[in-house]
Amino acid sequence: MATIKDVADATGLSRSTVSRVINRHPYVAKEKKLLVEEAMKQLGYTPNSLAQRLRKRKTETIAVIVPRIANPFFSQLVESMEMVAGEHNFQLVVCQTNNNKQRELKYLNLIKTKQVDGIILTSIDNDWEVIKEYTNYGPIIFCNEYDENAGVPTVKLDQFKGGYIGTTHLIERGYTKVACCCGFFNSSLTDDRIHGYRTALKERGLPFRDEWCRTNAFSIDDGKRILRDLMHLEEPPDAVFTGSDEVAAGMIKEAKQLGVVIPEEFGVLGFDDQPIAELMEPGITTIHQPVKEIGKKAMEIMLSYDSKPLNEIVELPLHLVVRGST
Amino acid sequence: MATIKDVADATGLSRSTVSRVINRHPYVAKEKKLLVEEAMKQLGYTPNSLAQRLRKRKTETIAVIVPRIANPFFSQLVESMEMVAGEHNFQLVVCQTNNNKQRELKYLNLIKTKQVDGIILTSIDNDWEVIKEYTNYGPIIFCNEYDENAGVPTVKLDQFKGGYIGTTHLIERGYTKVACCCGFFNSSLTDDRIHGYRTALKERGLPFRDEWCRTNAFSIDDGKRILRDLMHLEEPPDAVFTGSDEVAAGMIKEAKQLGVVIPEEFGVLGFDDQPIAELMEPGITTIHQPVKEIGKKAMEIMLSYDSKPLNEIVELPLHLVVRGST
DNA sequence: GAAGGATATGAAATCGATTTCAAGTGATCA
DNA sequence: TGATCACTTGAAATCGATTTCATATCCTTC
Repeated sequence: MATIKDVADATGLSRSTVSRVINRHPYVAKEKKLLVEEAMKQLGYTPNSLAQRLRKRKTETIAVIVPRIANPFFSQLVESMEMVAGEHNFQLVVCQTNNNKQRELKYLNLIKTKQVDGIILTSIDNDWEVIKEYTNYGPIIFCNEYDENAGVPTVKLDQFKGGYIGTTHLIERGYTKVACCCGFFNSSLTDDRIHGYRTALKERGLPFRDEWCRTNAFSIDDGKRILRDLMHLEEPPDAVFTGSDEVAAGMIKEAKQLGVVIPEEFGVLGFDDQPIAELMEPGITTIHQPVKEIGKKAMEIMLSYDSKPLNEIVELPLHLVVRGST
Repeated sequence: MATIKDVADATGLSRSTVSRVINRHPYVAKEKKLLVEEAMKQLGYTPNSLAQRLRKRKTETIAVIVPRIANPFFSQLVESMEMVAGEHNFQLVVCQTNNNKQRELKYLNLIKTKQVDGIILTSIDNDWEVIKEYTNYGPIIFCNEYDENAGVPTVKLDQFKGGYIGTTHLIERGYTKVACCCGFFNSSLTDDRIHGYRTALKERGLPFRDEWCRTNAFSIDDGKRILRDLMHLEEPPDAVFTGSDEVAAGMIKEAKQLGVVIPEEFGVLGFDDQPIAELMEPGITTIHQPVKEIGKKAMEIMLSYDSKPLNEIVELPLHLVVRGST
């Protein structure tokens, strides 16, 4: 493989001059520039980016940490991030944690070892005190999940509002025993949603019951399993506010299996507004999250991050989409 | 940030010895080893991987090129690849082409510029003659999509069989006017599926019609649109073999909209066996592809690729899953 | 015509590691 | 006792680029 030295030798010029041509420095005589370009083509030369990165001290690579890329919400998030990154000739490294603290640490280490210029966290597994240490090595920003106390740039949605308007909608539809089935247990996002849920219940004078409030539900199968659980309670709920359309879809499927009629006997509310929400029968009433936009915005903030820690918190709007499941 | 020199200075040893400790060379006295480890901890030292990679001449990074990561098939593929890569402490760079030749070339260039150790192609946009040039710089392997003439390691499925058993199933269910709606136009995978489809038709003495055979369908919306098209033909088909469950789902949704009863008046066959196939009402009869396995296998081949171009072609099994849509 | 600035180029240092080579020590064995 | 071998260490070269600094030339401009 040809190196810059080969090009220099072939043209009789110095490595410096070749480097200047590569980096489009001014102050290179036009004829030498052409000479170098010709030689590069002749030799099939491409600069070794590892050497460039080592010297320039940047990698043009961003890591995005997700729980699971096959989860549609996160794959959409990554899609929009990759598009922005690609436009700026940045690479995107995907890191799956499976919500494992050790794996999250392993990936946070990418910034310490200078393998990436920045990290976008879409979920948070370790305590902030632990993650904080890594901010010394480069920009870390939140997208989707967040920690208010962290003081890092964040792109998020008003999850309290999500919980609130979703639950309020269920109540307005006439359901009185509203359950809640959210995602990660130890998360600001989940806490805020549940807070919104509880606030709506309280405002309407409806009871909150511990056994109606579940967390750690993510998949279709989780939805199925939890619906069965709920139905077998001594006092089963008559509606559920869920943390994702997958969980909602699983619940609807299982409800049909059990002969529970939706929405008449049981109301189901999703979250995200994934394609599946429209396809299900009945369609899933859900909270629309602008997934593409938050991914795009997060990457834009990352790429314009100029060592000036501006710590902005961007909150994008979400809204209710009513379909047949409520 | 501490460098290896700082550790050397702190311990009074040479950079060589520190490097030996880092790389677990034998022949380092136990007490010096402890001394170095202590100093590394003290200084919060982590080796700069860029420097390591430059010197060791490998990046421990693999690029996977997909059309779109948000497509569930590809996100599952990437998920399984990332898991295998992560176990071996390799990184995965995701590259989305949107089926754009230029973008594919841009990403193929990653191997030329030594930014990745290898590339897994899950779709193919440029001609093999063009891609071939890049195999000089490192391993390129196919996963899912393929080109028989290329002679590179390939993990694929028997797409001819997929087309054949799918179409045969439709015919056995009594449908006689079977349409076909596949993915990429210029692709061995699509060609093979269509070949299987046509072979099945021929064997049963059923007609093939150009206007029943569509390509470039990927999304739910494509499914909806094409179903409407097909229904408005002078002679509409009474069943369709599709290239993905998303397309099938879109068709089922649109059929309901048009008042076409599935499976009685129209049969729909999917491909992939995505979660949505089970969730739809009716469930989608589909060809199950072992997505996780092909991704896993492809990454395993990549990671065990020892400059010995063994060019194996791995073909994993696929099978029919009968549900309500046929 | 001297000073100052813009243009053009190359030698050498640098980024931060690994690797090669040479050399030293101490134990083992013929 | 001297040769061989295993172990241990460091100086210097190396990976392949960029950057700094020094130097040279050619215009302007006063």
